[in-house]
Amino acid sequence: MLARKIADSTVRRLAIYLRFLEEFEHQGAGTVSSEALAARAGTTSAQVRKDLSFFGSFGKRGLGYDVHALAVQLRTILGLTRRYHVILVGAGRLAGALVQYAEFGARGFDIVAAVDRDPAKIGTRWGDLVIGNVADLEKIVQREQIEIAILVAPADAAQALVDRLVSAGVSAILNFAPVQLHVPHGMDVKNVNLAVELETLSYALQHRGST
Amino acid sequence: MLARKIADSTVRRLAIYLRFLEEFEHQGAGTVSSEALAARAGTTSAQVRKDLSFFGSFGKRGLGYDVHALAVQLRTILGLTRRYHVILVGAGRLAGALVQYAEFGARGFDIVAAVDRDPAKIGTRWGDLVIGNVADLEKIVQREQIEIAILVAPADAAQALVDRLVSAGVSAILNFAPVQLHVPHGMDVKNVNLAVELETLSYALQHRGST
DNA sequence: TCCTGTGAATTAGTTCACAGCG
DNA sequence: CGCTGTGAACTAATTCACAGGA
Repeated sequence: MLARKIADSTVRRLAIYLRFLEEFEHQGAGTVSSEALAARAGTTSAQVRKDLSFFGSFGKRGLGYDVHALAVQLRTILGLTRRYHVILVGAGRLAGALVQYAEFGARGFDIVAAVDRDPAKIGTRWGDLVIGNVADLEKIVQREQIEIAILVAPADAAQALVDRLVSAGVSAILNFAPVQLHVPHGMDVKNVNLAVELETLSYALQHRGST
Repeated sequence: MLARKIADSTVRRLAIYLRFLEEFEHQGAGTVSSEALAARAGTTSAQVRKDLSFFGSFGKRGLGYDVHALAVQLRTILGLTRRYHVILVGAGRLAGALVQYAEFGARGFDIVAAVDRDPAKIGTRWGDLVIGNVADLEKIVQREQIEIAILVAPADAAQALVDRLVSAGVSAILNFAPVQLHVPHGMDVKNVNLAVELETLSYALQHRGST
C-alpha cells in the first residue's frame, strides 16, 4: 500500500494526532492548522506536516486541515477502520486493568479472551469474559479469530507462549514481559516495560543540574 | 556529572542490559561479552559497546565485561543505588496493578502513597497502603518525601494534578494519561500510552505484505 | 496573505572496521 | 588471539526555509 518504510516514531505521532483531532471534532472545530496540532501533541508544525506528507496531501494551503476528513484519513492509515480481536495471555492484575481500559474498545480493540495457567483463576469471570485455560490457547485463538495478543505472563513463560501464539496464527503481540521475544519474520512485536520507564526517570533525576 | 547529552534510547538499553546482567549474575557467570549481551537484549555488539563507552571503559579487551562489576556500574549510571519514594495519583485498576508490580520494588521504587478523588476509595487499603484524599496531595508528597509521581488519572484532571505535584516538589512524572503535560524546565516527564502501542500494531498489521 | 508540502540542510543515532590492549 | 573502545562512515530523523496554491 505504501512505498517507503515509515518510522515507528511517525506512526506513534499519527496516533497521537488522531486523539487531538477527535477532541477538536468534539468541540466542533471544522479546521485545524499543523501549528495547532503540534502544540497539542508536543511537537513542531514542520514535524506534523512531514508526518502527514508520507501518506498524502490532506491540507489546504492557507487554511489548514479539515478536522473530520483528517481524522478519517488517520484512522485509515492506522488501520482503525475495523475491529480487532485481542487475547490477554496471563490474567494477573495488569491484565485485569487492561480489560477495563476503555480506550482499547473505543479504538477498535476488543478483548474477547483471557487465559491463565492458575487453576484458581480458570473459570472465573471479569465482566462477561471467562478466563480460559492456557492449555486451550490454540483452540481459543482459532475459535475467536484472534489477531493480536497482549502478553502479560511471567518472563520465563513468555517465549513458549509466543511460539504457541505464532503457530496458532496470531500476527501481532504487545509484550509486557521483560524479555526479548523471538518471532518469525513478518510478525510484529511491541515491547512495553514499565520498570524501564521508571529507570529512565531515575537516570534523569540523577543527571540533572548540568543545565 | 556527564558532559554529553545521552540519547533516551541509550538509557533505555542500559536498563535492559542491567536486567540481563543480573540474570547472568544469578546463573553464576563471571564475565560476559558485548556479543552475548547484545543477543539477549536484541541489539548488536557494537551498539552495546558504544552505549557503555559514553560512560567509561568497563571491559577488558580479549575478555569481555565482569558481570558483577558492570551491573554495579549500570546501577550507578541509572541512579539505582538508592531508593525512590513514589506516589500513585489515581487509584483505579491500573494503579492497583502497579502497586503489585514487584519489579518496581526490586529496582528501588517504593510506592509509599496513593491518592484518589473518589470518596468511596479514600481510606480503603491496598496491602498496607491506605488510599489518601487527593485534596491532601501536597501534604502527602511533602510528608512522604516523594520524588516521583505515577499519574494514572483521567486526562481532563491530569494537567491540574501535575501543576500541584510540581509545586509540591515532585521532580519526575510517569504519565499514563493521554495528554501532553506542560511542566517547568528541568522536570522530567515520561509518557506511556498503551492505546498508542496497540495502534502501532494495527498499523503494522495493515501494512504487511509489502515485504 | 496564510499555511501547506517538500526538497535541502542539519542533527541524531547506528553500524562499520580496525587499532590496541590483555 | 579475542574482544573492547572508538573515530569514521553511514543511515535515519528532524528542522529549516521557501515555493506555491487556496
